[in-house]
Amino acid sequence: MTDFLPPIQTTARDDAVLKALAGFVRQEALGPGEKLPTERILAERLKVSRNTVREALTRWEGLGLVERRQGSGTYLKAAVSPDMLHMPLTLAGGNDFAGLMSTLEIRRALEAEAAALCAIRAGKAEIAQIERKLDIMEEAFRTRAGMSSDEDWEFHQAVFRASGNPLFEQIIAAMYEMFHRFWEHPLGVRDFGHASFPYHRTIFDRIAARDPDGARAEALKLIATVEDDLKRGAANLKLSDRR
Amino acid sequence: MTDFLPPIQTTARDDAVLKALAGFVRQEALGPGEKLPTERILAERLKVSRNTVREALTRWEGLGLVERRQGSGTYLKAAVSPDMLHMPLTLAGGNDFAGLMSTLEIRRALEAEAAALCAIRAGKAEIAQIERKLDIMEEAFRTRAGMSSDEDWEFHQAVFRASGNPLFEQIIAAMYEMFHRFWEHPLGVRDFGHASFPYHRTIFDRIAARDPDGARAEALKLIATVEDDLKRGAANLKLSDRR
DNA sequence: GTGCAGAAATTGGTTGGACCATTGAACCAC
DNA sequence: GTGGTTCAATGGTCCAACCAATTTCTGCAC
Repeated sequence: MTDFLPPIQTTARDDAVLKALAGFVRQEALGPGEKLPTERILAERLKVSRNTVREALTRWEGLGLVERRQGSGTYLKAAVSPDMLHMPLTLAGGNDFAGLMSTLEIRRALEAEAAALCAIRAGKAEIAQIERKLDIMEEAFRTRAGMSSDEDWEFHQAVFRASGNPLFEQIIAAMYEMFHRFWEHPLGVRDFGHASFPYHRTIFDRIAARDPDGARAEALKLIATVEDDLKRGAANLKLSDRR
Repeated sequence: MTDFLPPIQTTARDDAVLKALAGFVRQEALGPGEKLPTERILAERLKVSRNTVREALTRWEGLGLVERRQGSGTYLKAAVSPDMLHMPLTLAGGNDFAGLMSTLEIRRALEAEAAALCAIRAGKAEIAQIERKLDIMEEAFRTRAGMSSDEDWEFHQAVFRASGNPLFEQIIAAMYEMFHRFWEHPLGVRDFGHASFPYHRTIFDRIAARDPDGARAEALKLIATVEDDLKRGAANLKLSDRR
């Protein structure tokens, strides 16, 4: 018996605007890339001030749902549905060691689970797709003699996608941003990620063999190597007192 | 050879406002709960319009960094540092069975990892805090003869907090929203969550015993019971065609 | 002095109107 | 066609009010 009484909202005009706009998007079946009505038109139609419309759109922009281009218009960046779940994550300290370790722990949890699910649920086509990404990655590794974060990422993305759960990909994609930024400032470890290379294929082998526990174990090993690299880098640079 | 040409930003006033405000927060060493300057004062000090200040604050509010109370002021809700990483996630699909199962798979991954980390890292005070929440939950279970989602949630929250990784709490908190919404429409299963009750104490026992693998295993069992309840409910109601 | 109701000040929320900066399309000279 | 120019549309910013919720102060009754 939860006595749940949602606080009444006497003023929530911008939320109301977003709800109306979400309904509009659904009714018009607007997809990513398409243009929304002008702020002025929205203000007039919804009988609110243009300023209120702007605050509402600012919310959506902050959520990455929408992109505003001055002089051009406002465009959808992602699918919008009336019942969306928003989870804004903020990680204190962008590039410091603790922050990266935090994301890595999340990655360990998700990557292991996704690999296991993938071993259970991936279809033949999806497994073939993963292998293709793996081949590309290995080729890039040979020709450029080192890990390539783009190709690496595509491999992992393929695994997440084949897990049958879209949330994995979305959550990790957001975190990948952070790692990407980090890899551009390698902090002393020149061959960052190098040690993780062989585990990509072992993960794929366990998935292809429909061995969830094996896939999970290999994924854990991969993350462990990245963790080691990270610790090594932190020890090199004494990053801890940064800022 | 990356031909990287970032688009130049001639106007980014609200971002500048946020940067300045973040600097202010750091300089004044403001923590969560503390009040920050009035919109009017900020506008005057930063030599921008109050409207611009509002757009900037709307961004932070959307990120959950700040809470605005009409007539009272704007208050910090979380620690703020100039170099934060924001990753707003929006997950499509609200209340249907597939969506809930998706979140549950994420929960399984995170809850298991968090319990294990907690067994490794939690201090004595944190373990005591978890036990306190557990006692409250068990008491509520006895007196009201059933699971209480609020007390249940507080227990899990304590575990996440003691994991030493703030991201766990943030991610799960967002998903809890979804489950809470769901529990208000119990879909036929009257004693939803009932089966998960005993595992709360077994998880705690393994944490207190500093047994990461045991804690992970018990957490997995708990999620499995919730998963069963969910499947049972879906079978009852044939929810699949909802919306 | 104490307690409390009501006034006043404070603060975020909203409005309407104005102007600026950028964009993109229509148009024109070459 | 090519390369400018003009011009309307659109998002970005500003201002000056007023509204609504909250907090603080004031003054009266006791």
